[in-house]
Amino acid sequence: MKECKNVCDTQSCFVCQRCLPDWLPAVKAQRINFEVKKGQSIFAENDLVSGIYFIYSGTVKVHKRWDKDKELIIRFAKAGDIMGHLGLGKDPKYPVSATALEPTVLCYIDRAFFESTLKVNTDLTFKLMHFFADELQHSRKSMLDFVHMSVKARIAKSLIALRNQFGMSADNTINLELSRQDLASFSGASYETLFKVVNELTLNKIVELTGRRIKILDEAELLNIINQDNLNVK
Amino acid sequence: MKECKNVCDTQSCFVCQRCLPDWLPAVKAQRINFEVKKGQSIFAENDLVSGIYFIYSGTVKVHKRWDKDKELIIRFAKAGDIMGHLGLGKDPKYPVSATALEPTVLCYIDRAFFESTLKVNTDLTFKLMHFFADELQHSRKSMLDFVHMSVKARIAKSLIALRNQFGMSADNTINLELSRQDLASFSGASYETLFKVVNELTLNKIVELTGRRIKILDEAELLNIINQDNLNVK
DNA sequence: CGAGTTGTTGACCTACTTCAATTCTCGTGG
DNA sequence: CCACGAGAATTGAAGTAGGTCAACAACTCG
Repeated sequence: MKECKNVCDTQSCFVCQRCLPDWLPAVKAQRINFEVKKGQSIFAENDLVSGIYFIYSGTVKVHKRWDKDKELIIRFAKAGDIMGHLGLGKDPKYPVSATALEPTVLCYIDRAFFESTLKVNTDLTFKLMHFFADELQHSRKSMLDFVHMSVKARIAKSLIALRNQFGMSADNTINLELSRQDLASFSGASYETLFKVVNELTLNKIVELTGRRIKILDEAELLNIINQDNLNVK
Repeated sequence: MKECKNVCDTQSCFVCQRCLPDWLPAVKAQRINFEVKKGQSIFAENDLVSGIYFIYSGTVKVHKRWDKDKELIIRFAKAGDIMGHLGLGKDPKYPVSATALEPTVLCYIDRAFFESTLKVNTDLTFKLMHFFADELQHSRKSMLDFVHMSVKARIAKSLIALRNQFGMSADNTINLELSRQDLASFSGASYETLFKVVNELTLNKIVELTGRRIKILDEAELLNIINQDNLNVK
């Protein structure tokens, strides 16, 4: 991980202004930007928490391995998102790993400095608390979905989620290239099962996967699958 | 839900002092205590968020139905715990339900008042943020466990979790009476499967279930089951 | 052009869930 | 005090989603 040449400490620096979420102006002084190559690890589970990361550009997957070739992707993070905030809790270890999916520029803020900023800046802390409340709600929801939805519905949900987070271009292609492997990990399914389901969806003209490109052809039908499944469990 | 006679607004009130977590002294003025009967609902999913609850005494299950006779118990809450804090997020609805498992006394704090207290009290907000970070970490972890652990291991984990949260008396009985139905919902398994697994555990002298009483005889073996399973997934 | 990944597919296999049948338990009214 | 009915406990049998494995195709990259 080499230090980015865009290290900056003035308001006028374009890079850093974008690097931080707009509600975090207070920490603009003490920070360092890093550049990470595609596929490179940013932090790994059980690493000691040393700070918090903000993404300036690129995309990162936050994931947890539980075996050599098995992992669950918990979420994706893109420009403007926070990472490593779980380290703010009691346990001073990152419970998950983060790996860059494309060349990524990150902004790193030392934990001690971040915490002392929080102590001073009520408003910031308040907003961060709200952010956590939202995250928690979202996390709970996806946990429930995992437990009671079928793999097919989970895949449909994953696709919709990707679309919502990254948007799609005019031709309905999701603005994120993703391997099937990662898609499987994100849906909590085995690679082969994902393949079979995606195949079926392709035959029914609901989605189209060419290489790492994902195209959603029939969103209504995807939503249908998700809902049907909710009912089918009866 | 009838108003409890122990409504109080002075420091000297025993009830209210215990009702609030020790790090929340600031809100001691504006609150109301309620009494809830066993099995009674405190709030249900999609209810509009009106406030936040603290448990003074008793036990509550926080759960989500997804069908008439299917639910997942997300967590249990006991004296001193917070409930309904997810409503602090963007979406002004409770995403889950809460139901009393035994006669319970709750302390209710209006959302607006709670929020304005937070705005003033930096330290409180800071601690709450940390609490959320911990919760989030815990929530993520249990999501992962659900995805990759076998039912047997999930049940073992549930038992350990109950022991940790509620403790056990001298004869190794967990200090919480729980129906098998609820135990199944907590482990994310069907009633029958839970039964069979519990049966096996009983035969092997690992646990003992008599009625709603749960006794842990061989904790080491339970932990073993959890770990074995982690490995078995290979 | 081989050797090594990475896609594709089919055939099992297993851990659950679901369903159905039976027994047990306990409250209630005759 | 007993009978009886409702609901829980208990158990077995059958069905199924989806994970695993193994084989092959197809596409890289030296």
